[in-house]
Amino acid sequence: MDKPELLLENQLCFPIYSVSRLITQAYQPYLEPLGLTYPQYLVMLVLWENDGVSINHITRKLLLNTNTVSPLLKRMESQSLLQRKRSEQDERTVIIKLTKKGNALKNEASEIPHNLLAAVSSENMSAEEVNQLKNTLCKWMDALSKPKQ
Amino acid sequence: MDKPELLLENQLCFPIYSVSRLITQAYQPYLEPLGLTYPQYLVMLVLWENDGVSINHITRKLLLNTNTVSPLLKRMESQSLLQRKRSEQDERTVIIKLTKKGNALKNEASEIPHNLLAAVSSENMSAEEVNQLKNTLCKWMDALSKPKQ
DNA sequence: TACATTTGTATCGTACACGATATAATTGTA
DNA sequence: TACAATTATATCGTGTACGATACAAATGTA
Repeated sequence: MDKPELLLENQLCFPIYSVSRLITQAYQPYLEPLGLTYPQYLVMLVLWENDGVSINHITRKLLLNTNTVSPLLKRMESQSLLQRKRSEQDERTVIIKLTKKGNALKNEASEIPHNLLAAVSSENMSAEEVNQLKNTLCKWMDALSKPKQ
Repeated sequence: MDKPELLLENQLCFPIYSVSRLITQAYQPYLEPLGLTYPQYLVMLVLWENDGVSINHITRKLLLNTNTVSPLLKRMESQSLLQRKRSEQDERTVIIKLTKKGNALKNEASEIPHNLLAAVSSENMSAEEVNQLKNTLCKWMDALSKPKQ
């Protein structure tokens, strides 16, 4: 191999990409009983924290574009998890409100973070290491999501 | 908020998911001139390292399923990056071989890892920290990709 | 050697992601 | 106040991901 920098195992991005997918897969057994996909779960986290927000608010929180979130919310509305309604102050804005069903799911979901951490933790990874990983990733996420200059 | 464990900012998985997406986006300006998407680039990394392998080999390397890789390779074949041919020893197996064009792309790609690291690095992240992040993620990827017991 | 099992790919359906584009409502400005 | 620019959302097209299923080739076994 003449170009070691192109070896898969020398890439930083590949483990990130893979771990991200593998973790999403690890969520599945916990989310499937609630009828949620992983991106839908993220939307629910935003709404459980702050209900009655605009689509724009959700896209900013999740760093996703409107062309991802907009159809996502439509699917969730058709599952009676939430309702979409135009704002009266600003007719452009769509306000998302959880339904009773959507709110009730919060209790069922409360065990997920703990269960998932247990599921994806390995013996050779300390809580300290997990915590440091989270800090590094958050710092990086912030840097990457800031528009250049 | 009665359930702090459900706050978005308390999740470990969200930064992983976001950083993964943001990095894929960061690749785009470097991959677009080569006519590659990020997953296609990963396939090329595998093939540049080891040409003439089975589809199975690629799925194992990238931790992807055949139903993802199979159409991916078809799209790449239609771009004349590679050729698919049934093995003569085992008619079930499809052998992937790079074309001249696919091989030639390796030189054009050789600067990408370095450029990308520069693009996604922020001032407040040391090389040491990046290296540790990679190690932690690789360890985690290995643990997550191992079948349970 | 028949025949059940396994293996390697392919196909189908659904759900993201995201670039590009469209459109209506609002805001800024001459 | 007209009208250009901006903002909030929606739609379209393409490319992944992945569960479920199908199927032919190869392998294991009675």
